[in-house]
Order: sequence, then structure tokens, then C-alpha cells
Amino acid sequence: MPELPEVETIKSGLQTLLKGKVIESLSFDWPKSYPNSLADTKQFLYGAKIVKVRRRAKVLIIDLSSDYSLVIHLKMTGQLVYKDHKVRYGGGHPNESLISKLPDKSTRVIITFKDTSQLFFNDQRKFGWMKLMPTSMIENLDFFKKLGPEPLEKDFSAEVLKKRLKRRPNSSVKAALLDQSVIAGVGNIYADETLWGAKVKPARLVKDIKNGEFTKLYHALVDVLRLSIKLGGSTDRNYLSAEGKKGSYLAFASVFRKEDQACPRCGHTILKTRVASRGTHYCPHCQK
DNA sequence: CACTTGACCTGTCCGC
DNA sequence: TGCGGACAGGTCAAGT
Repeated sequence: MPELPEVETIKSGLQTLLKGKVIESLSFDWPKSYPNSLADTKQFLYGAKIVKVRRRAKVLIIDLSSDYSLVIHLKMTGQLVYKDHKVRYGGGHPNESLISKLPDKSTRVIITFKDTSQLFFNDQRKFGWMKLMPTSMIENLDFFKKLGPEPLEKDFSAEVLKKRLKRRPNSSVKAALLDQSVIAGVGNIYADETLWGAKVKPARLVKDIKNGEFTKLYHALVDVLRLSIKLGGSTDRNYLSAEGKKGSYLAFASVFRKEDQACPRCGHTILKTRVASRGTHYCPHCQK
């Protein structure tokens, strides 16, 4: 479930933890988690230095001094957790239990740096992947070419959101929000939270959304994403930051995973239904 | 063409 | 206690 705020939090952590480190070696236990050949790995990964860590939509990009990059999609259960063996995680360190157990049975890829520290790519459900490719090739990938705008970039506005959502007039507004070619980075948690914030029912069709509602959707979306980044993202089940920390946004969520509880705005009971083939949480009273 | 559903996977939870 | 099945939900391919 890493969505934009979770991937952004991991990016910030990795940027600090990994910058300037030199890769010694890589190992993996599941080919789909790391599909590259050993020859390419030795030539372009071993000995390369970490130059920069970036994010686009829900994808992480680690740029290397070899002009290759590691492109990483965590999908639903992926984690990237860093462990420095010179640091003692015992003695009450808040992340002791999580980090000291690595690697564990969900570890798919291990990157070891020259200084003996390690980056663990854990992925319980094996949907995620980490691919080594030339940095210049990334923008040509179909996935990247189709992506919609980043909602936290300066030029994103209510007008842009309206224009993008209207590309799918006959879809539910929730399905359109989840479509990465419409807007990049929104997943199930922040779609539900955004719709609650804008007082819009998830199943409403885009063509029936009023101008004023697009403006509310815009403000709700940006506010929800910014708040979640501030809180280190949402830990629903699996998500951890690069430092092995859980995110605390869900404690502040209004509807996500709050079915049968009172709506924080009007007090009516929050429902869980299915919209766009996803579990969908909303208040039937104040979301119109 | 626009949109929805199934596949990819494993762990957890629920009912019998 | 054990077991089958539903569910979790990001993205792509296949189906309507």
C-alpha cells in the first residue's frame, strides 16, 4: 500500500542514509523481484556510487554513478529498510525488533554496501520489483510516459485536476482518482480520505461532479497528501520507512478503515462498500 | 473505445 | 485445532 506519501517518506530516508555509498554486491531469492542478469549487475551495479534518490508517482528511482538507476515499485507490501551493522539497534532502540530480524522470510533482495551496511527489499506478496536500467531510458518507459501530473507540484491546480478527471467522464470519481494516468500517486487510502474531505460520494460519476466540487477535491487531495507526508505516511499492515519506522497518518484518517465508527464531521456511521473493485469507506450522510 | 475484471502472490482472519 | 475461502489493493492484460 505504499502510495505517494509513503514512497516520499522512504525517498527522504534513503536520500539521507544512502547518499555517497558504494555498492559492493546484490543478492535475491525471487527472480521477479530482481529480473536483471548477473552480467549487467556486475557491470553497472557493483562498484557504483549512489548519486541521488528520486520519486515519480509511486516509483522510487535510485540514480547511480554508472549512469544506470535502480527503479523500484513496492506495489502492495514492499519495504526498503536500511540496516547499519555498526549501529547497535538493541537497548530500547525504537526500531530494534524490526531491524534486528532482517533479513526475514519476506526479504527478496539484499544490497550490501562497501561499508558493510545493507538495504533490504522485503515484499511479502512478491508483487513489487526492482529493476536496473540506464537512467536515460526511464522516461521512455510506457509506465512513465502515461503518468498524470504530480499533485504536489507547483503547477497542479483545481483546474488541472478537473481537466484530468474529465478524461474519464463515465467512471466513478474514485476510479478516476486511482487511475495513475489521470493523477500520479493516489491509491486507495488517499482516494477515500480525499473524497470524504470534499464531501463527495465515491461512486458519483465524474461527469456529474460540479465545478465547486472539483475545487474541494483539489484542496482535500493536497491537504491529505501533505498531512500524511508530515506524519510519515500510513502503516496499514506492512509499510515501513527506510529507518524501519511505521507511519502514523491512519490515526488521523477520517474514514479509511473506520467502518462502523462515527463520522468525525456529522456523527453518522461510516460504511464500507465496494467501488471500482476496491474496499471503499465513506459517510453516507455528509458525502453527497 | 471506455471501462471493468482477473491475475499476480502470501498472510491473516472468519466461519464451520 | 484445522481447513477452506474471502480479503487485502497496485498495475497490467484480457474481457465486456
